[in-house]
This record gives sequence, structure tokens and C-alpha cells, in this order.
Amino acid sequence: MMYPHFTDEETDLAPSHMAAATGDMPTYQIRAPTTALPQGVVMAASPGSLHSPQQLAEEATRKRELRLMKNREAAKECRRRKKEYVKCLESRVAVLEVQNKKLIEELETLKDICSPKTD
DNA sequence: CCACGAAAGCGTCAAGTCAG
DNA sequence: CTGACTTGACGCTTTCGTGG
Repeated sequence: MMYPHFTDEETDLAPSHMAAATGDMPTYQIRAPTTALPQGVVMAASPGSLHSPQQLAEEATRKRELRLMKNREAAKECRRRKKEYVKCLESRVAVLEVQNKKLIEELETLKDICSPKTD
């Protein structure tokens, strides 16, 4: 899928007021580094050197661990991208809301100017 | 404090997409 | 095809806020 990337330049109102909107400092993630690469995962045993069922099983295990590790990292990256995408959408909404408000105000002003006085 | 629920984060699986 | 990559869904854990 890949989240679409779009910038605030797409709207002409720069969100200067949006800088560090949340000022969030993650207080979590202080846990032990469980995501450190499993020390046992080593690139070993070229496929040509496999013989016994024991070695085949070890190779299968190694491959599985490698796959899980890669997917773990991929999931983290995917979530990071998604958060970024959602933040981007939210700031876009904020910009558009301001823009919309200004346009409504402008419309009201023009209505006042154009409408014939009745008194 | 402590218990509890909500929200956020994480790891894994499965299915979809795409390049080679 | 096939292997690598991406992401939705699910279940589990951790963090945070709150009422008692």
C-alpha cells in the first residue's frame, strides 16, 4: 500500500502555528531493549554444506528467526510511517479549517458590501 | 496507594503487491 | 513463479489516567 506522502505546501496557508503542535515526548519505550538482534542469529552454514536432519532443522530455525526479526522491524517501520501519515493528515485538517474559516469570513464581508442598504 | 479500564505499543501471522 | 516487502488483524503487554 505505502501511505501517500503529501506536504503542507499543497495548501497555501502555511501552518506556522502548528509547529510542535503536541510537544510530545515519549515517556514510554524505557523498557529493556528486547528488540536487539538475537545474538544467536548469525549468517552461517551456506546451503551447500547441509547434511543431517539436525542441520536442516537448525537451518530452518535460523531462517524462521531471521524472517521474524525482519518482519518485526518492518512492522515497527510500518507503524512509524503510519503515525507520520496520520500526523500529516491532522495538520492538513488544521490548515484547511483555518483556510475555510477565513473564506467564510471573507464571504460574509463581501455579502455586507454588496447587499443593498434597506433603511 | 491500588484497582481498573482505555489507549498505545509490540510481535506475529496471513494475504496482497511487485520486481526480477 | 518466487522471494521480499508492506500492512491489516489479532492477541498480549505496557503505560496512563482516574475514582475510590
